[in-house]
Amino acid sequence: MENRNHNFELDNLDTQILSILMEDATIPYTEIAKKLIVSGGTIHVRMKKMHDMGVIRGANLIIDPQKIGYDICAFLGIYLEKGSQYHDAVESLKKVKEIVEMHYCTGAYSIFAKIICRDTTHLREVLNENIQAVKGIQRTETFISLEESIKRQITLS
Amino acid sequence: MENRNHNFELDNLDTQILSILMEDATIPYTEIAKKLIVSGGTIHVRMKKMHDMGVIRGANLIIDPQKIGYDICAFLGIYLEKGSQYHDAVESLKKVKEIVEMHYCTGAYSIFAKIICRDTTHLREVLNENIQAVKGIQRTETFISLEESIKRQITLS
DNA sequence: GTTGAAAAGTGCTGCGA
DNA sequence: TCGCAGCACTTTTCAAC
Repeated sequence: MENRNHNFELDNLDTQILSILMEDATIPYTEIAKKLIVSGGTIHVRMKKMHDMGVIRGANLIIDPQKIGYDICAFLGIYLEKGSQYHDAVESLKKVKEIVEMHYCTGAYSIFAKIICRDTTHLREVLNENIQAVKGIQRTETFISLEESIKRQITLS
Repeated sequence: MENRNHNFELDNLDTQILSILMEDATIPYTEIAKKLIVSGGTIHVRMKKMHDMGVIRGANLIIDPQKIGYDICAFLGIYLEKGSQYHDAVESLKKVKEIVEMHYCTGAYSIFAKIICRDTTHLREVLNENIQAVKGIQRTETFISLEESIKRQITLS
């Protein structure tokens, strides 16, 4: 595997450590060290460096929303009356806990959001009471996910 | 905090453990045990149970894609010629490593995908060569993210 | 199911090359 | 700068409640 040099501050070893840990963050340093034929201390130093650089932001549990009673996943295309209302709208939408991801986008919609709800009743409540009530939001379009066919991280080459 | 009973198999203690770990998966069991005033062993048993139940799927490193040279995040609305081509299209699209999330959705688009690329050149390559070449895909609409304003997990009440 | 402590394994730090 | 070895900490296990 050659060094593709995505970033001049990351070398081949860093990239390989990331690749392994991105697939499963529970793999211990000692095992990574064995795989890459370096010492555990070296893995530790590299990980600290990448933390300090901000490449690694932390760790997340992967949980299955359906298993805890959140059955509906949907995407929202949100139209704003004026683009200038973006910042105020974002501040209001941050308070809506059901929104798990939000982007300011090019194209037809100003704002693109991913939302997770318990059921259709819950979704309707959130849409009507928490989202369409936000000042500056003209209308929304809802795309309900019937199946999540891919969910993964980018692969480092 | 009362038991909302999202799922009859998860009790209050399980939910509280999840809440803590979903914010930061690096917090040690011993510290969670102190917070919730139970023993470390209990945390361990509950975590094992939730793993076995499939509630917890694993752990992920949170990395900053921009810091490793992936500057572009975009959403794709994909139109299929016929809905019946969904399964074949998905299989082809799974091979496109730049796609990190994909959903089969209601609404205008059959398939909704999130894609991460190095730069606009890379994005154009992937769109032209890997995605629009897939059999059954009629056309695509691209929404490029200019700012990710929210990225979080659902909060357990 | 929970506890508390012992055993096993991991992560961290300083010294040496 | 990297690797090795010892120490501190965490996870895991298990008998007893």
